[in-house]
Amino acid sequence: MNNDKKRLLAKVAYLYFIEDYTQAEISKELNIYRTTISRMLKQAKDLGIVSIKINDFDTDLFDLELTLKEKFQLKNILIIPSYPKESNKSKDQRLSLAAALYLKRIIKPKDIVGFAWGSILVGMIGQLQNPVKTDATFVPLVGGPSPSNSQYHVNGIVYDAARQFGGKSLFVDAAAVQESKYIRDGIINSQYFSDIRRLWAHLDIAFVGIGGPLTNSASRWRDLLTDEDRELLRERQAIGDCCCTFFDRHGKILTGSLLNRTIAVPLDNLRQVSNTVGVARSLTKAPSIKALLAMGILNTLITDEETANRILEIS
Amino acid sequence: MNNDKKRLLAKVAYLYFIEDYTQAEISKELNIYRTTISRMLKQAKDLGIVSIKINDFDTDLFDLELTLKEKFQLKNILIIPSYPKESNKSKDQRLSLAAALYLKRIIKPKDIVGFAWGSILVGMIGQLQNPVKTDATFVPLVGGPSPSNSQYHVNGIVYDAARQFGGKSLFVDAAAVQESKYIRDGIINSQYFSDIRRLWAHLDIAFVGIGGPLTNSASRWRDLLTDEDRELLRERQAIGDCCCTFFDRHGKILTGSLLNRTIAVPLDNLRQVSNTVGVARSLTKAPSIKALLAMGILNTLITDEETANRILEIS
DNA sequence: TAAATGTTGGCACTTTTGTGCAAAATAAGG
DNA sequence: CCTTATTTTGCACAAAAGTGCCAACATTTA
Repeated sequence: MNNDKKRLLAKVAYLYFIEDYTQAEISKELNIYRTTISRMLKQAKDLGIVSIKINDFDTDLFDLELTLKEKFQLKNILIIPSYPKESNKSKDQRLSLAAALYLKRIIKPKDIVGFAWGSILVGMIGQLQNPVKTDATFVPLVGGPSPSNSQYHVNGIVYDAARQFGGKSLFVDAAAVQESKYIRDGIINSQYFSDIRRLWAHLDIAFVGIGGPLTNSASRWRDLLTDEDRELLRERQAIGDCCCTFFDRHGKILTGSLLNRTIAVPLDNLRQVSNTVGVARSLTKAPSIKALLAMGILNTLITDEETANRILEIS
Repeated sequence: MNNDKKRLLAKVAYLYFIEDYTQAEISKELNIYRTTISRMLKQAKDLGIVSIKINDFDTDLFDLELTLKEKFQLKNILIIPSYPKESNKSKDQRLSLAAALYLKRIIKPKDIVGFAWGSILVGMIGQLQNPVKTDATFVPLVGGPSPSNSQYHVNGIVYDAARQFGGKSLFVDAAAVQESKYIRDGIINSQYFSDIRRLWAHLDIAFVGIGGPLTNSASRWRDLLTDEDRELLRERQAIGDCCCTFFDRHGKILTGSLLNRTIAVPLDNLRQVSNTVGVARSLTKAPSIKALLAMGILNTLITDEETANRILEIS
């Protein structure tokens, strides 16, 4: 490749990219056949004579999305940037907002949308603004919290969602964890619960939070757990939960007494849902998130940069 | 323009320009209508989110070409870069090469090609390599130099050109300046000269050098001038010559005794030629070149950067 | 100088992009 | 909550760009 040739390529590239000539115009101007111009432009790109830079674009973030999407076979992923020295509250807020926008974007008129518990999900509902009016149905995916936390009741989430999106919502009249398998089964099989069960089988969208380890948890529903429950979870090395269902680091669901007493959509159900969206962030939750991703239950993840990086590190 | 929006534009631009997605693919990936993607890309360019740089391309040089081309209504222009500290010999050589390549590019099988005198033109012939074989006719545009400079005879140029391009050449058997108008007219009207005169009327291409001021001239033909000629030229403020025809700074051709004794194509003839190519460089010649350009006789200029800049400065 | 190798021209045809316009959706104010 | 801008969608159509192919040409190499 001699120098004159290179200069010619550069000239063509200049006319095309900077002066916005069409290839036909360049062809005419330089008396070179148009298709040759097309090929020259390709060559100029290949040779690095043309360098295109995208400003305001965090390539790392995008690569992170691609990598995680690939690694965990996700259908969608959304990673919001992390800014240094930002408070957790603010980080959570931005994550909620991102989740809210995402829901607004994917919801369709007659969708059946399930919500589980999670502080991000609560925050998310507060950030929906001017959502499209739909005829969607909003349904809880888990039972409620203990009576002392009633202001964070999952019913509140679906109710607000329905109010804002204009559809209808179903309530769940039971706490997430019951005293015995017998009662749990009774509720689940009861007449009034059958609507919810049916909807669980036909979910279009499911939004779930992800709970971190037991130890450093500020969870609003885990006060439902008995001391024996906690003991058992420790013993079996529970690493986190989703929809009140605990699992260990290997993505093994911890079955047993607790799960039998729990009112929640079975995680396996979520595999059939076309949009199963996990929303969570924080370094302490990263292992839980990773384990859950590995289970292949979610097909969409919404998190932030630092969390995503951590997930990748420990994978 | 909020930040999220900007990030989206950047993402689209990234996928398009860096990852070579088509707009349709991006549209599918992001669930945004294709035409919107097209518009987003335009916006991203407008906002400077996409910045495209052409390496190895001297924008100044190109602008210089455009400006001069415009200013002097040229059909074509070729400005080669000037490198600092390069010797004049080397600069001349590069210019000759550029001119040679240019001729190779524009010559057509049956063209009639005229050559005038000029060191660059001599150098140019030496740098033709593997030219296309043509059936062209090469003809001198001026008479020869004085007998003492016979190795630089214009006949040599056309002869070599014909040898290399494979066509035929005509010789001129007279010096450029004769002793009297009477002799000049006699030669021009002679039988053997009629071929040349006819070709002069049907030139397809004319390559001419441009001579600078009398004072600092190393010209190889000006020894034909008499003292009176020189005196007159000084008096009438000759600024340079082309095809042995002198003109002043205003582009006025200096008629009179000298011109009447000169054997050369009339400059006005060159206006009809579809490619009248002037090849010259150097700061001292800039005023001559400028004056000649202003006359509108050339339609193509081949020069170098420093000369072009000077021409522009004094315009 | 002849054969081999690479480049451009020329053409038909496909794919990709750009654009104008009206309808629908979204955002912004009052 | 309703009204009014501003965007986005959706579509049809026009313009521009890309591709495969082959022949002509040019450049290297043997």
